[in-house]
Amino acid sequence: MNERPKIKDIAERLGVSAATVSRALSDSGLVAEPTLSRIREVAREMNYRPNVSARNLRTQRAMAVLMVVRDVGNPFYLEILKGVEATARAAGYSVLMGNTENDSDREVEYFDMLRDGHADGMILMTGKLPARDGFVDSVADAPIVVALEEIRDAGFPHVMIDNEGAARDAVEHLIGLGHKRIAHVSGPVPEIMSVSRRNGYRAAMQAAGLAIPDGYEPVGDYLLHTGQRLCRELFELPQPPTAIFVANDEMAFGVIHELRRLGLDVPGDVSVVGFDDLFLSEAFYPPLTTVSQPRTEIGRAAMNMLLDMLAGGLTPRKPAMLPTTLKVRGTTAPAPK
Amino acid sequence: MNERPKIKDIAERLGVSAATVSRALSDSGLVAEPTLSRIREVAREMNYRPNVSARNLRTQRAMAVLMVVRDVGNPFYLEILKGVEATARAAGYSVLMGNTENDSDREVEYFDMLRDGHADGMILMTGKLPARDGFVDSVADAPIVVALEEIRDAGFPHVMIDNEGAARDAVEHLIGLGHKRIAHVSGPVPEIMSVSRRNGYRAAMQAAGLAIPDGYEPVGDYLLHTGQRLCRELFELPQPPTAIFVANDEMAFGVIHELRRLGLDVPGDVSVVGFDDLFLSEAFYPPLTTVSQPRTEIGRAAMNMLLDMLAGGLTPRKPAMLPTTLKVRGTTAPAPK
DNA sequence: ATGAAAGCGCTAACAT
DNA sequence: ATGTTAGCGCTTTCAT
Repeated sequence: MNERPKIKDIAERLGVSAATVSRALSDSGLVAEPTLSRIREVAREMNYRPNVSARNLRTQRAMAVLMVVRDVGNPFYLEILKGVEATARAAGYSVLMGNTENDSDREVEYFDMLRDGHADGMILMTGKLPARDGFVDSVADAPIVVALEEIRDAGFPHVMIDNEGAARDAVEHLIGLGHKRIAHVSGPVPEIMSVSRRNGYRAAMQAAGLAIPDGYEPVGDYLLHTGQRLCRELFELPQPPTAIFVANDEMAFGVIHELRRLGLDVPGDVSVVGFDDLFLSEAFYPPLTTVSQPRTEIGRAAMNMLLDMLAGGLTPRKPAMLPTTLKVRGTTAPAPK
Repeated sequence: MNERPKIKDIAERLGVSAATVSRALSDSGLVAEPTLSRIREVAREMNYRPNVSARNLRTQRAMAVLMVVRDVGNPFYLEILKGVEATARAAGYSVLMGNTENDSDREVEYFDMLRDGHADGMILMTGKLPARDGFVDSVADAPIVVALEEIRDAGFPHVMIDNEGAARDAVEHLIGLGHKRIAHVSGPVPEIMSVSRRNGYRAAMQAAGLAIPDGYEPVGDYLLHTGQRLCRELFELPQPPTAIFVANDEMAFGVIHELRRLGLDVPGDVSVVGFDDLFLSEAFYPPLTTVSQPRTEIGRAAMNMLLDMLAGGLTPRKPAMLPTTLKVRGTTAPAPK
């Protein structure tokens, strides 16, 4: 790790110029054959690696992109990361992870990383932009792709799933099982993803002529223990539900955990549907009925879009919509009684 | 996002030199008061951010560290990441994540990132070094801290838990419940972490005078579906176990899932103990009895050690040992019959 | 096909 | 207290 040979070292050792070495090492096709091979050989032998700071400074690019999520702790993002990473690596880019924890300051920090040259572009998976005067304008033409979530009026290209449609399908599945009293544990409104899933729930309920009593739409934050708490509150209502559509699997785990503590059987007494299909959702007991998203594909699509933008392509006008699947497993059953 | 003002722009606008601006912005205490405030004000107004490539090139530091794990997909690492990140940020460092997937090429790649200046130091959480001639020597004096795992003979400082002791405690808990036929689903041997946990298992068994029949120590890889498969194999043995100590929670989930498919009750028929205490382990059904590690603390300790090394401190000779706790929950019960 | 030279934006000697 | 200058390691004109 001691000696960090530089281009000059290689050049001197071979009696050529630094420029020639640089050209040889970058496959420019401008270096003739006797020299070319010798340079490459010596470079390998000396274990040469170009200094990224110098290169980035010179080329004005970092060959890196930033993927910003609200919580790296959520395993849901990891499959997406893999899709992003595979696509990025193939194009010579590396991927940096950003974690906002829903903190506006940290969000700003990642935008700053773009400006200060840490990364060339960004894949945003947070539901909002930092709320600052003029912020939207200041980033409007940056190479940014929004995935999963939706940020309106900023003109960014989107990779999404049909949250509303998927939610409706999930709730219709419950309705098809004869449930009438169906509650919805939502994500944080007014973020669009949460609102869309809730709209899907409402649409299905309305289409079936079912009422949504007061207290049937508690608002959560996608975290396990919140699911637990909101479930408890649902069962303090005069008319508790017989089925619950939860906005993500992590909260669904909390809901089911709490139902068990309340002595209720899943799916005998209460049916539960989640959203995400985590790698644990099937091994969970009972295996969770949930909406599966093509995560790797979402990552790939977002990164490809970003690569297009980085290559100077136009920003796609209409969002890419990827399909979801309802996985019916063990947490849903016909309505009791 | 368009205009990226540089130091020169600020300098010209105020009629001072670039050096003064640089000094003012870096809190060097070398700039007098009328100038100081005006520079800062203009910098903020122009939304100035220093170009990291230029700065890193000049200072020969990236102010970034690399945290390399075998699988970002494992939620276990995320708590550690938070500890690392918090400590790093407080010291002005950012954290890059590396994911090896047990792939030797990717391991090498991350070491290369150190050499090419992407990062100044590294926290390694993979159980081995790339197997190449002279590799150990070539990285011997790099600022590297090994956490969780153990890499012998390379001289790196370590942050660890007492894997062997914790494993022994876990198995003694099972023995205390009257179990005699106790199997162990291990991690990948011969990696030291896996071997240590297995040694703890063996020590406890031997101390209690219990035999370890053929086939009672299947070797896994910490992945869910492997736990499932190995569990199936255990129950094809002539004398299946009544208790299983699994080397991590993720495989334990797979084991329990498979037990259920085999029609066996947990913990009525078979007791299971895991290792890690994932955020889902308590919400799992039955709530998983497992060994809990101080994850955030591990991250903090590792990063602090790395910061010391980066600041020119000596590499600590003896490893930091952090305490574990056995969380007895719902997957262990007295031996049947 | 190769070399010479300039310069990316910043910081740190070295002046003054 | 501030300015001048050089240079980090690389790529890329512009010459030859």
